Amino acid sequence: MPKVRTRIAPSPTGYLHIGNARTALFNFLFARHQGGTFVLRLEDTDKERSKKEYADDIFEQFKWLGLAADETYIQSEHVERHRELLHTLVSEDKAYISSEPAKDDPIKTVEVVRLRNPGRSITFHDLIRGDITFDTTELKDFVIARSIDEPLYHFAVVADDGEADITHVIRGEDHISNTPRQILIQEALDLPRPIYAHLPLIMAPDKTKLSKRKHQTSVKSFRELGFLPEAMTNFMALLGWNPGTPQELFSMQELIDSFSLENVQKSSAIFDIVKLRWFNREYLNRMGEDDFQTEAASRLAHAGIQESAYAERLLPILRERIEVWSDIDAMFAKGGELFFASETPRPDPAKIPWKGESSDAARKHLEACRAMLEQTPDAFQSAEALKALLWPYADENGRGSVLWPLRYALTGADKSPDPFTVAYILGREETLTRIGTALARTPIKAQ
RNA sequence: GGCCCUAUCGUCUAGUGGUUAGGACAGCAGGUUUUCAAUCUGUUAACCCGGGUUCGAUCCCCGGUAGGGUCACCA
Repeated sequence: MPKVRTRIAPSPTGYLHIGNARTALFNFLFARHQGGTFVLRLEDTDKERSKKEYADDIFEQFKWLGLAADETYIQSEHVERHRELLHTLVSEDKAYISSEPAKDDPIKTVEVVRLRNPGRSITFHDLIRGDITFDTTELKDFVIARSIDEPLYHFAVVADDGEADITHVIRGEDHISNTPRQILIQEALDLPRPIYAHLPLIMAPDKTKLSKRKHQTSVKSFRELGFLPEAMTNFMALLGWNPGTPQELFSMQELIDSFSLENVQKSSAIFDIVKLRWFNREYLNRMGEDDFQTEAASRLAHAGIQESAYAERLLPILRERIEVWSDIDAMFAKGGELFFASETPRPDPAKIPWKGESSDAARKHLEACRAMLEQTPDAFQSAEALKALLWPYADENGRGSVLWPLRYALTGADKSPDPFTVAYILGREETLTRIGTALARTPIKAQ
């Protein structure tokens, strides 16, 4: 049994796509599990559409995801080899040069290379789907090179896979119908047939193909939203594969250990970002305190929280409230539960009293709280201390009656953390100011 | 349209010729709670349809239906 060699062959015509990333992951996992080699080949022969920016992105995102290639090939560096192979095929009469009108300009004549198609029925074995049979006669003598110097995709793929001794071609299901024609080229080239495994496709929630236009598809964009690479790979691994056990959370090493192509699903899977978010939260929770704080601090700065003292006190509560880093932006935006930290609230006087209670009651409680807070500056050392200070009073006078007005006065929002936490974050000065403001806005009942 | 692939809760999936068809995410309800979040508990929800084969089919076979893929001088 030769050593396993798998490959991922993206073309730099766009940012790394989530589907490509998943295919790469499966190739990577399979190779690693088998102790084989994972090859990355950049298919950059389309000079019109290939861009360095995209090539850089592909390398960058694979690195981020932890999908290190053992060998890297740049297809354009092998054009010489392709040319030789093409000449050989023509000299052996397995292919021929055909003068015909150009597709784009019928007046012009081009000399394309066509394969002599024996027109047989081709059956190949797919590790995931079993035997698949195609009749290749309808393919006719298909074009394998735009000219003797410009090989087309199918030819280049076959030549390169042969050159790199690829043993397992693991790719998306969309290539099933490309396989027979590639086998035809392979046979003309006298190359061994690799083992094929066609993975189910990843679909959008509306069950349509993941498209760049309609959906978020680049790995880069998920990264920018603040998803963690571990969450991405864990989630993608479970899209179309299952470990055969109820386990859902996997480190990369655990994925490598338990991965097998036998447990790959035949039907396509929908990319459910809600579940991705759940995975991300799991990994966020597992993050070390220091790492979390460092990252959170920079995200806070990005969200525009200027007051650094706030920022420091906000960090701990972020931990239980976010699933992905970008949630921070929404929390500090208007309507978010931490909006009170980005802007001074303007509480609606009508909403200050606890449900069914009067403004007078609210005033009374707010004043009582203010008095306690003024007298006990030390309580602002922690949310717990603030709670210890105010709780007995709240408990005695009705928690809702006391705590709702307090919380609302401090935040002016329907949702927020509890008033002790809020007061702690704001600090003594700001807390008293906000209570004062709310009090000033609370109408006093006419005598 | 031709050819090819596929079909278990809303989603990711486990599973078996006889099961209360299991788990996870989401949902819902409740506990906790001043609101929100978190958390705990409980819970709704699926074998695409029609024929066979069989004592018995979600499972095996055939047909249909639906979804997807592919039919380039793109990759």
